[in-house]
Amino acid sequence: MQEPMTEKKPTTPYRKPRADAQRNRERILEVARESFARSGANVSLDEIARLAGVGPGTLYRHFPTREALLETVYREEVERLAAAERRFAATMAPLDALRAWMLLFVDYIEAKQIIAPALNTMLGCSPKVFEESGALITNAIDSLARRAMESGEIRADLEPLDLLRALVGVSNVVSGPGWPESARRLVDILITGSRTSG
Amino acid sequence: MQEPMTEKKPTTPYRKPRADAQRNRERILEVARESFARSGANVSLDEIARLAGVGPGTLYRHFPTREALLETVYREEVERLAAAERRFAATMAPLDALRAWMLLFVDYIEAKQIIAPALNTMLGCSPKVFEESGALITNAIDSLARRAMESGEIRADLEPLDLLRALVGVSNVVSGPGWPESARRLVDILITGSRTSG
DNA sequence: CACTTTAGCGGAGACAGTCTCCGTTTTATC
DNA sequence: GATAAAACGGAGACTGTCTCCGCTAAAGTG
Repeated sequence: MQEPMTEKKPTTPYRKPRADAQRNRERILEVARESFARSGANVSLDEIARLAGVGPGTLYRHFPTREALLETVYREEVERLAAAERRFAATMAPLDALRAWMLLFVDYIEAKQIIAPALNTMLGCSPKVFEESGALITNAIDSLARRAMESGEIRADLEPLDLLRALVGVSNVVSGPGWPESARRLVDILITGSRTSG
Repeated sequence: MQEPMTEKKPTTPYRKPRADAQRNRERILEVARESFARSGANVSLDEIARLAGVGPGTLYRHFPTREALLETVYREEVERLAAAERRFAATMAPLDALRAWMLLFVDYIEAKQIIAPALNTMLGCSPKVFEESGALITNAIDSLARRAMESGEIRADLEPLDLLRALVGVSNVVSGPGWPESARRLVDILITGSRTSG
């Protein structure tokens, strides 16, 4: 039933994505990053939309849930953490790699304090949400810990994710300036306590 | 300027607290306990008021904030934890006492899953709120840890509260039935990692 | 028991945040 | 330019928080 080939391709009848959509999406992300950093993860989404100069409907079309927005805002940092895992695993001894990565994790939380609630939600919410970013982090700690287990350096019965949850728990309260030391000490404790020999 | 003493006492002109106030307070607590346990710490307060058969105003007069209500609901358990601290400190070696208390803490979270968000808020919120309950928990872990430090069994540089925060962090996600084991393992890791000798 | 006093009640309603629906506008493509 | 589809945006429904204040009923008094 096809007509002569003067028409466009019948397959993939897609058109180029609209320019204004792309622009709005980026303005929203920009404002959201700033707002989350300034006022925490609970700022009003309508407010973000207003600051971005779009209607609420537009924001919700691009990011159906608060989690989706959070995830996108922090995707970049999460991907960097995932990349670090690959780097560490390739160049360091298992236990050192695990420790280094956990310390890097602390650094990230310290630098952009706001990543903590996001991660908290990522690790805490129903697994359906945050599939993408959550999986990146999960896989990272998982493969680092597994490698250390297989090499016999840490006990085989621990749940890798728990190490991370412990860190996130501590970072939940980004209180005084003494926090970073606290967190780094905790990494030390967790690593030491995870070793096999004892 | 006082008139002759035929009047009631000028000092402490207090009257007996009203019976209905006490009754309402208890009905609210009862419903709140149940609601928090069933649907988490974010249930609507107006809804709790409705279920308790009182107006929103009454609920808010008795408990000005959600935190105040949460605190009162869980005060009993918190006090039991504080009592356990005294008992353990009196009868066990420092390190054992610390471990035992942390395991008890896990048990409490396991039994009444809902205590976790409450504690999370208690430890996480501004220190002003939760003064009472928060201090009970803080003091408990603090004195247990300090005793173990002074006896030289655990490293002197750790922040006692961080141990607790780590536990709360892990308990944030009360996911599968495998959770309790996870948490107990974490206690083990934390204790082992906190010891001095290494 | 009648009477006064006032603690306590409770609901109407102001306010804020979430999220959706749908008429209008803008864009890509022809 | 004409057309169709994609995207916009804001009015508004809905839900939850919290307060104000006129009224109710319990406690105190003789």
